[in-house]
Amino acid sequence: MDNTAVLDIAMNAYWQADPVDISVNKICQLAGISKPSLYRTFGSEDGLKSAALDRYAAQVLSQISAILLQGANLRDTLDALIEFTSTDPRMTTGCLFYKMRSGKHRLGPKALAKVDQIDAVARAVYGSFLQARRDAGDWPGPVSVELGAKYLSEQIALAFTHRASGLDTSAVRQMLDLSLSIFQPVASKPQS
Amino acid sequence: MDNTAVLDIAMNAYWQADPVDISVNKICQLAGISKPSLYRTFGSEDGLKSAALDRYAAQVLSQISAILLQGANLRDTLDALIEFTSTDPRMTTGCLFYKMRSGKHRLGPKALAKVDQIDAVARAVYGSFLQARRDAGDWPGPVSVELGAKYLSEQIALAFTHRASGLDTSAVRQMLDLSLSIFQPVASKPQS
DNA sequence: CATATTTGGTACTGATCGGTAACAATGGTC
DNA sequence: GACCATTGTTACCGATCAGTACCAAATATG
Repeated sequence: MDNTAVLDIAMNAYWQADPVDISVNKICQLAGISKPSLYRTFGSEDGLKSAALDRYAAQVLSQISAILLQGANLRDTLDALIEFTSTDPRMTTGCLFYKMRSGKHRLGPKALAKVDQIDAVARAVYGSFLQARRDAGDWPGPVSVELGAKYLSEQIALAFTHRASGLDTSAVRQMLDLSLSIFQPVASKPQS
Repeated sequence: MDNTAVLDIAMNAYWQADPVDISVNKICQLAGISKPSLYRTFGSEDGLKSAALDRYAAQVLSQISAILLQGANLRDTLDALIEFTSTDPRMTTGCLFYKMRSGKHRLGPKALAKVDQIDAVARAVYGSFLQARRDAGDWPGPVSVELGAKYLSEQIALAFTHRASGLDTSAVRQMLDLSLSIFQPVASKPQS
């Protein structure tokens, strides 16, 4: 059994359910390997969670970065972000990063450091996106770039939480349209 | 040991930490009673959680209802709600109801029913508040009362989650000011 | 071929979980 | 005093947890 295959199975288990409900025993059973084998590869549950989170970030969060970096203007980019967040079929069980972050106190030092690292990267990505839009005169408002970045990040997190809780796609989209409408001074378009 | 005293201890334990991290053993230890004693009173962990949630709703969520019912106009009421949510010292560890709701899948049938019941009541309270404001011509926008109620409810939940995670009061207030600014149509229009 | 190292497994440790059987003390009722 | 229901206790149950000691096959290296 390949290490990355085991890691994928662990990542998906943590992702589909809740990390707090997935035990090391369960992952071994899912991956069809023994416990000492897993411990030899990842060292501890903390190491496994950290590695799964790392793989997740490389595989999923980079998509969000791509969306933010390629948009032509503020509105189109936000629309693409809303589209991805509310409808992407891979995210029907929410976002593993936000699941881990919401249960921070249960993580070991490695997974905790990984969460903080990803959090900082995400904040930086949102921040530089908003800064670029402000520099381009695309987002005038009185709101600071820092506050906007945190707000945007947390609204996306909320939307993923809603998706994980089973809220239907259109409701998630409506709520995101509302919450992100603060970025556009003009009225929002009705939902399609 | 009085039953309500035990219930208060359990409620505060669930409230201060996370319900998923508080075991029946821990509550017995905190309350200074034995396990069979607790089980005779509450039947099961499910019954205890349900009772604790019930007590919490009567004790805390009624405050939110009061804030919503006594406001003179939309803006003043929302400001009072933001003030309470972001600064009330009792809510520094978040809202027990939302903590329970976010771990729904771990609850037994009684606590689950209680969560759903409180959720419905909360939605109704937010809904009738917004409906009254719409009838009074205080909130014209194109947003439906139902969507507004859900949005409002979830933004408050997010704010409580942020408080529980240790985010400072002023940051929570700034985010709430932003997210609830969608309710005031008199917003500035810098540019179209 | 012989040796050493890695890779796999079985089967355990001690701890904690929710829940309960069995017993002791208490207190009201006649 | 005799009786009985309630309240509290200690000490256990089986299950599950994260983590590990130990063995067995395989594979690489000389």
